Amino acid sequence: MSPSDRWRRPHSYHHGNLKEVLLEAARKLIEQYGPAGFSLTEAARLAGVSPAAPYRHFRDRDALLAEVARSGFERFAARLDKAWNNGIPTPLSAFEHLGRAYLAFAREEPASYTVMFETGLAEAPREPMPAAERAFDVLQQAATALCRQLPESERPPIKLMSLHIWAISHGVATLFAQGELQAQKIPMNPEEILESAMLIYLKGLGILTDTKQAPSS
Amino acid sequence: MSPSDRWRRPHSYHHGNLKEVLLEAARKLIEQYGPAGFSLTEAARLAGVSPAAPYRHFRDRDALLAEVARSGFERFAARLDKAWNNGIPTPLSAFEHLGRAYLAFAREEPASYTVMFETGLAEAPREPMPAAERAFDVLQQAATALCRQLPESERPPIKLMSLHIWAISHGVATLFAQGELQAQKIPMNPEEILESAMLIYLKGLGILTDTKQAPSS
DNA sequence: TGTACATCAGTGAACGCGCGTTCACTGATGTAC
DNA sequence: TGTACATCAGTGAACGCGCGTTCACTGATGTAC
Repeated sequence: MSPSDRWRRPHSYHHGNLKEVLLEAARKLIEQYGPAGFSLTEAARLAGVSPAAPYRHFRDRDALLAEVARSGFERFAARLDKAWNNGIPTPLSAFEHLGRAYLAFAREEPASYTVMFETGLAEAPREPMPAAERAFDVLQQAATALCRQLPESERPPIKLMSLHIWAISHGVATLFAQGELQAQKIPMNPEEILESAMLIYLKGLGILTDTKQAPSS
Repeated sequence: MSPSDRWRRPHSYHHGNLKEVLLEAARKLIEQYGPAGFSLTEAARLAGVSPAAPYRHFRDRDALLAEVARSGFERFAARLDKAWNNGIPTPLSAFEHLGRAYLAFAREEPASYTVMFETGLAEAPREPMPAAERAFDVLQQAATALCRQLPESERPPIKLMSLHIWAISHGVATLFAQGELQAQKIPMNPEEILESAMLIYLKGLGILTDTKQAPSS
């Protein structure tokens, strides 16, 4: 059986893609009850299989959680990369897309995002997670491109600037985009908050000069 | 028995301040194993009492967790307020203190901080938490004071600016200050990252004009 | 195309465990007189 | 100051439950010839 055959038959009698279904069930449970409330048994129940079935695909509970994080970073990196699109048409507009993609991921996959960034969920020494580095690389590319117009002497350390961008995005995502409740008392949406913060930040670096922000629907 | 008598006798035969000891035990366990790994039974064990004892002080497990959050916000607000110190001697230096206090709290009380800001830990509709609003008020006061030197037409909406400050602080705190592991690969400490981001942000608002940052070790 | 066999991915029953919570209890502390 | 009583803050045993995990098993799928 070639790998491509497997994907063409998602509902074979042996379930076929139980692994993916279990990951989705786990995400749904974590979204609903938090990482604490997630249990292998219930994920199996949700997937319609016996409690022993998950062990054909994951060593144990922690391994499933780790795979939620790993595959989450995979999609996260792909999504950021696609949004950034090599800075086309302009670094600034691409940067805006990047920010929106960041928030969209956190909102659409809150469970993945939580497991990806929450400390101390999997206590074992996690593996390197190359997709996590790829995601950060996209931010670093964006920072580099945004700085290119600056005279070299005025450019900030790229790594530091990337950490700033990451921190601001992460802060907005976790405070305003993940939980549904938070948004009640705040009269702006996360995208507006992130974009305005970024515009001020870029202005501080001398990358933007005009005060006006073009409304971009 | 007057309240002040109670505090003068912390080790009475009836334990006296078991409630506080349980909260401390809970914080220690959450710090070590995450909010998922926390159990009432083990907190009681750590405090040296029977598993039934906590129920004299907390309705149930969730109530204890909620109290960790509530009392955390209490100390958080007090600490931010003290660091801000009404903007004395200057708004800018006070603002730097404020940022450091924010990070210090997240580092010294990672368990409190997590429970305070993590969504979906206590699923019940939480109470208003006035101390949380007091903490945010300090940020808002700081934003207001920092903007006072600007001509009114150039001032940003204070609420929005406060949300920016909060998001940046929260992002740096959760990404770089809470977990011990994260710090390995990053050659700067959280304070440097937060301070440099804030300086650029304030420059973008026109509050700061010089590029140099005075080293304030 | 057909048969024999290996492998894969599931079942279902069972286990031991720690948890949250309850209960009747007890002994120390505080209070009224 | 002394006694009687109420209350407070613990004990310890017990419960039912769901969890993670293991095990021998089974039936469907894939492969060799």
